[in-house]
Amino acid sequence: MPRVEIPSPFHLSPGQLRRLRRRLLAWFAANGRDMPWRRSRRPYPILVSEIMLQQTQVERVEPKWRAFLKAFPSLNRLAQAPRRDVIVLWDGLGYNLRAVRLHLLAQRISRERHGRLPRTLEELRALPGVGPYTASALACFAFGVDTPVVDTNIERVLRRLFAADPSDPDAPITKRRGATLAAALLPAGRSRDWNLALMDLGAQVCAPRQPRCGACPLAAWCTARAAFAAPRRQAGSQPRSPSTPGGPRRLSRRPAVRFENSNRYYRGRIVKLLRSLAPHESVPLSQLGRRIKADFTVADRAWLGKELRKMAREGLLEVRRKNGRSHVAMPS
DNA sequence: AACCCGGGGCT
DNA sequence: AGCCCAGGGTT
Repeated sequence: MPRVEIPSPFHLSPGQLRRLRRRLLAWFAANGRDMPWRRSRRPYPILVSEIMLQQTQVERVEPKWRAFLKAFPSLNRLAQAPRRDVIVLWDGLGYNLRAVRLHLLAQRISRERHGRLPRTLEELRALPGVGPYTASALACFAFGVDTPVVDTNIERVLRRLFAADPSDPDAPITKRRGATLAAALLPAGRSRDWNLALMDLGAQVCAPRQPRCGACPLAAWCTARAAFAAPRRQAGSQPRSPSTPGGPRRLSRRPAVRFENSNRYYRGRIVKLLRSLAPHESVPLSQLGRRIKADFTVADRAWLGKELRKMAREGLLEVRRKNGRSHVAMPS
């Protein structure tokens, strides 16, 4: 019976591919990281972990994840909670919009689906705060769907393993290329362990800076290994020209002023201030500026107003009238 | 594709 | 003082 051969995106023979999979899964069984959300089989705790893990390190998420689930034990309970409480529990995680979107997601799923998350990629992808990565991660880790998952760790592993130019193992690859490689490697029926294994390999062995190729179970198949074994000097890592100890250095060494003039910094300050308020308290707009910016002047009013409107639109805060004056508060 | 969005830890 | 991190949304 004739079969259509799907062209392999890489150089491995079927036998090599089989051995590669077996080696990594064995490595994972012995070296995989133990994280609390990996012990759960409930979609909701896994959802919370995936949202928290967006651009936030594992170690920092762990305690926050526990506290969040203690406060909001189920998706329906999260949906019922005041927005304010959700933002308060998000303290220390950053990217506060994630908290808002998770709350919106919970409210939608609670109202429209009786608190049951969908399990297809398309439906998951349509939820607020769920992009391509999180949709596939949820499908795989929460529902056992055979789908590739490509985060930054896995992309790095794939990039190096199948580098087109062995002398440039960290040359960027396209999303499409990453998805193609990940799909071709995926062992049907073991997607969960496989994707977690690739992640852990990227985090613990195939590290961004100094990959430990000597400890890598995939080194035998890896295109990048030679390049890392004989490290050539990177473009940006040349030792800086020696500074003569009296030569024209800096004019004055500033006390490392974190020039966080960015909107980002002040948005964080605003949310932090609102978190510190009692549940029904609010801050007069007339005071807000100088409470988040030491050198706030009238010239900053337009800027602040614009940021506040944006944040109100995003659901991070509310601007209300109180005694005829504008006050800023947590969303109700 | 580029930009915005926090915060902490690492080198 | 940059770089990095289980990305998503907007333009």
